[in-house]
Amino acid sequence: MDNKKIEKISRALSDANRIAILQQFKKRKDCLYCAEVNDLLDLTQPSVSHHLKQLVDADLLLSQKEGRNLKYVLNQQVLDEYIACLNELKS
Amino acid sequence: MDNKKIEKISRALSDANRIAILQQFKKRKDCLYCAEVNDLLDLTQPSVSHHLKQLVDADLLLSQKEGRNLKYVLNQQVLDEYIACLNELKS
DNA sequence: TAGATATATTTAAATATTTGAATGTTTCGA
DNA sequence: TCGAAACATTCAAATATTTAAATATATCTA
Repeated sequence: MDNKKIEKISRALSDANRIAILQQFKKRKDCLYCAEVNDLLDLTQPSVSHHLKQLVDADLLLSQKEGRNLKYVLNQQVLDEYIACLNELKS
Repeated sequence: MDNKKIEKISRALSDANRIAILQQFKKRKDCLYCAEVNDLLDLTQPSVSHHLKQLVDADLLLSQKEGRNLKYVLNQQVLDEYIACLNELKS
């Protein structure tokens, strides 16, 4: 994982709404639907869409279309790679 | 570690210059002097000062004054706590 | 003590991010 | 097929971040 990627993932994680989204996976279940995220956050639908896009663009979330709905799952592999890079910082 | 703190640390990590600073600790030694960071980055002194402040404010770096100089060390404990929070995201 | 060195702060400009209104696209169901 | 539902995109406004010039502060040294 190069520095550009570390930067992008860090930026995706640097917002309270996006952190809240990621934490829902642990609380609820292994996947989240777009509509559930809209209910979770106190934001309009376009804003939520924007935040989800940041997480998907950083590869922290994987999305899968199910008819009109959109299902998200946490990309544990990318999260692990990011964590590994942070561990590398330690001497 | 609360979400505000996770947000702040993530934001501190979301910049190429600041990532480069943190990586120098691994490359060189256990501490870095402010002047060395100024040499490392292709930025003016006030800009470097700003980036170092972001890292210190996020508690990722600890600073210690030595006369006119300023010595920085990596705060491994905070880094570990942050990593632990990221691991918690995994279900 | 005066001047130099190391770092911080203030200020302003450029750029990026966040947000929501309006609107677009896709898909479902009647 | 038509209207509704789910989600995305565009656009503009508000806010935040990054950067450097100018300047300030603290400390060392001659």
